[in-house]
Amino acid sequence: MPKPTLTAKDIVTWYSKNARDLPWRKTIDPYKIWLSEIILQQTTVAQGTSYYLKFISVYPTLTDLASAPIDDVLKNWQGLGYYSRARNLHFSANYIINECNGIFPNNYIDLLKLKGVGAYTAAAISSFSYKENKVVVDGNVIRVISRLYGINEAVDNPKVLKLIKEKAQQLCDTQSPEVFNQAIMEFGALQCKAKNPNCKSCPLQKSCIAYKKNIQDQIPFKAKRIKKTNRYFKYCFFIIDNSKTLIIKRSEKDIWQGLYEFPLLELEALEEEHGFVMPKNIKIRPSEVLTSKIFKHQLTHQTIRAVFYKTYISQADYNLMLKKGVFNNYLLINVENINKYALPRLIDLYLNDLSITLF
DNA sequence: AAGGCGGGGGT
DNA sequence: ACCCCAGCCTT
Repeated sequence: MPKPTLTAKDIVTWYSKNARDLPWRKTIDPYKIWLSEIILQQTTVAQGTSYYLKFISVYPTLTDLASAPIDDVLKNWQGLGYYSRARNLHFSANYIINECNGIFPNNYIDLLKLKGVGAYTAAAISSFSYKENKVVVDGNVIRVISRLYGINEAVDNPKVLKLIKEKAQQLCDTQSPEVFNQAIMEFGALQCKAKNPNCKSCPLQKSCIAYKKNIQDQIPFKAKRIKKTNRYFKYCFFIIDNSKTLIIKRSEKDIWQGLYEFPLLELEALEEEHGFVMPKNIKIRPSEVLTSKIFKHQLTHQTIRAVFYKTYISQADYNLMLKKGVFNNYLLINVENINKYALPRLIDLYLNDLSITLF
């Protein structure tokens, strides 16, 4: 093992004094580590912790997760976002059960074969559970390394990222990887923060090139910026026979895949004069239509403006439409059961926003 | 190599 | 408003 560098040692020493007490640090069970890492992808500790505790409680073993219906997994994931993580989690659980004899992959290369596990997560699991010497490179590590070495080129350039990974691995090589990996991420999260880094009390002050040049707040630099598109949704919240409603599972390669929503009409714009429009031009005159406010829902790449039309439909009218095949792919459920289905945050917000009762 | 994928919180 | 958060998959 190479001689510990002062820098790597400083980070680990800092960690020993400043580490938070996080639940996934109390185990080396690869299944639980895996759960925590998938949950925490692009997610803050504050947001992800309750989900981690829920998942290890509801699905204490790999078998529990693999044998659960995907709809249940998505329901438990509801509100956390990036739902492909939950779908891949469930898929990979079954992959391990069926293709790996239920034995959790125990090295970086095999971990990478799991759907939803990339370079970061494979390094995390292999180091935390098996002490494999693979450095984790997440947003925290990119920030720490790029500042430490004064790398002011775009970190979203693969060549620059590769350099950062090499620098990080060199530091990791001099320490116990399972400790160093936790330490450098914690250091990035608490000390070398994105905004207002705490340079005044930083143990790396003397070796940090960004600090020396006073350019901490310009590093890491990203060249790309996200562009947002506007989308306009009209949802039909049918109350059929004073008790039931229609929902449908989203299946397209689009947002919220696998989640349920009301019948949807998507428009180029929300033009108020259109008012209530039945999907697919259904000719029916509901006795009453309650129009919601416009819900503005902000996603990373999309701004959605949605209006909900709550309409009352008789059983006879519903039967008529059903006979015409209008609602072939929709699910007729009791309104009171709607919260048993995984719903996008937008739908959930609408349902909880109703100051009036559901009926 | 680039684009798409949620939701919450900080500044 | 914009950025960031224990990233990854698809095209």
